[in-house]
Amino acid sequence: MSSVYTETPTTGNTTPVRASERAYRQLRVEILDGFLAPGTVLLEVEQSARIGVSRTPLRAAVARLIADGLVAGRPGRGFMVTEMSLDSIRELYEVRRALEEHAARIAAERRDPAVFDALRTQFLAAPELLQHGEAGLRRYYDLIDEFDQALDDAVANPFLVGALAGVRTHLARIRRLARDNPARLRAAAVEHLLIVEAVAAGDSSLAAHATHVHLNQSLRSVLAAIQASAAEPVD
Amino acid sequence: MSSVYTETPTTGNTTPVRASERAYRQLRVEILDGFLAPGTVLLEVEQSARIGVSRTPLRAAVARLIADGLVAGRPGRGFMVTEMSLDSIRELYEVRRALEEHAARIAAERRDPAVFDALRTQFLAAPELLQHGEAGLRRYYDLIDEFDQALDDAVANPFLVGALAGVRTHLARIRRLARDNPARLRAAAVEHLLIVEAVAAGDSSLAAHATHVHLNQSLRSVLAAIQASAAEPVD
DNA sequence: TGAAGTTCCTATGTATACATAGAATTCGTG
DNA sequence: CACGAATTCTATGTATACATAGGAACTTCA
Repeated sequence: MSSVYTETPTTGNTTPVRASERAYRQLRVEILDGFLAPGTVLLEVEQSARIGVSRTPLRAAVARLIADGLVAGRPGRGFMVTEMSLDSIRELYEVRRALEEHAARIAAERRDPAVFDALRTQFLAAPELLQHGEAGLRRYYDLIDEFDQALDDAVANPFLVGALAGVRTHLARIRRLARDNPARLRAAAVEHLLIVEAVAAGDSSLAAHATHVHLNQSLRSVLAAIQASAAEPVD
Repeated sequence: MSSVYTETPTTGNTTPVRASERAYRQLRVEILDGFLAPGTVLLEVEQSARIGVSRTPLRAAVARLIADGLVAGRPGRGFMVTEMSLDSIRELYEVRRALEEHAARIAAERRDPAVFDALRTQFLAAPELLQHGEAGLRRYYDLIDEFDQALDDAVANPFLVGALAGVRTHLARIRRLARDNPARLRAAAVEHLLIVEAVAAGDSSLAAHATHVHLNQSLRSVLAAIQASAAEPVD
């Protein structure tokens, strides 16, 4: 979303980040990171005390989380971090397919070729990157973020970008739920490369189809990983 | 305070509709109806006094409207009902195409044939319905709502349904902006009929393509109507 | 008369006090 | 011992009081 009060690193300016904004960001990160596990009950007094804001801004934060679909409110019995069932993951991917295929198609029509040529170079190096442990993994995910950002810039459609952002929010939780395995990540890098090349070439049809294939593979991998980890004892 | 327990004349059941919910619904309807025109500035004190709730629930209501995209917040200078430019309408239809085509495709796969057979009968009668003035028009729009509902039920995907609901929210404003003309409505009824038949027959590809065609025609009509009304003096 | 500084006002952000409903617990009775 | 009702407790919903920032207008100086 929009950071109204962006940093200000140069000046020692005390940034008056709104309390509701702080609470929202913290809770959101904690939910996405899994620190607040699905099913966790959030109590206003409890959370406001923990985060260090009053109940009013905390309520605003929770309201935004509910709008995001990360939290569900019960009548009089507190709020709860939403669960991510296998079914809901399938449902999410159904929407994701619709939006990302369309986005890829549009991006191929409107893209700045230079941007996606640069991305192509990076994705070519991605498989090698993935052999450098944790740091390489983080750099890989940064590359994915860069790709998403380039796509958003290319489609230049606030409604579509917003809808995609909503999907990606839940995706972050899923990604954490199903720890990617190296083989899958290497395959994903190749799939991304194909998408990037199609977009760079302005081939909207190929971009859409490559995205379809990628998401199909991604969903299969995610579902398999979750079912496997559910069968194993928790680490 | 005063009328927290409004209505409930029939049953003795006292429904304590939350003040924030009342404020949200009222503001939402007023925005969609155009009573609160685009560009209107909403002041907390002003609106809370007008609607008859305190500032706190009104803030919650406005926050939800912002999440809906119906209201935009400025730093310290009040909130504003968002404008609907021609560009934003095109952008909205871009997302709408992605979602509704996908929804039509899925609905054709999962539908209950009986439901869409019944809708087919109603859409067959729609052109005749449209010759009965204001009442017929209202019944036609009710039919559209029924169709949307049937589609939602068929796709059975909360994420997709939610995304569609967001799109339809803005669509209601656009529909009001560009008053449909009878010729267009009759054409739209035929287009809907084709979609309904495709879904009823389980022909997902045809359902998607028919939806694409329908939305293309719809957008053309909307843009033309708005440009025409912009050229004319306001009534 | 114009421009700049200052002051005041307004609108939101936050905290807290109060109301209320629902659930759980406890006490009483059969 | 079990069942039920009442009470208490807790958590949210609402209202209001207060803090603060940003803008507009007024005044003053050149």
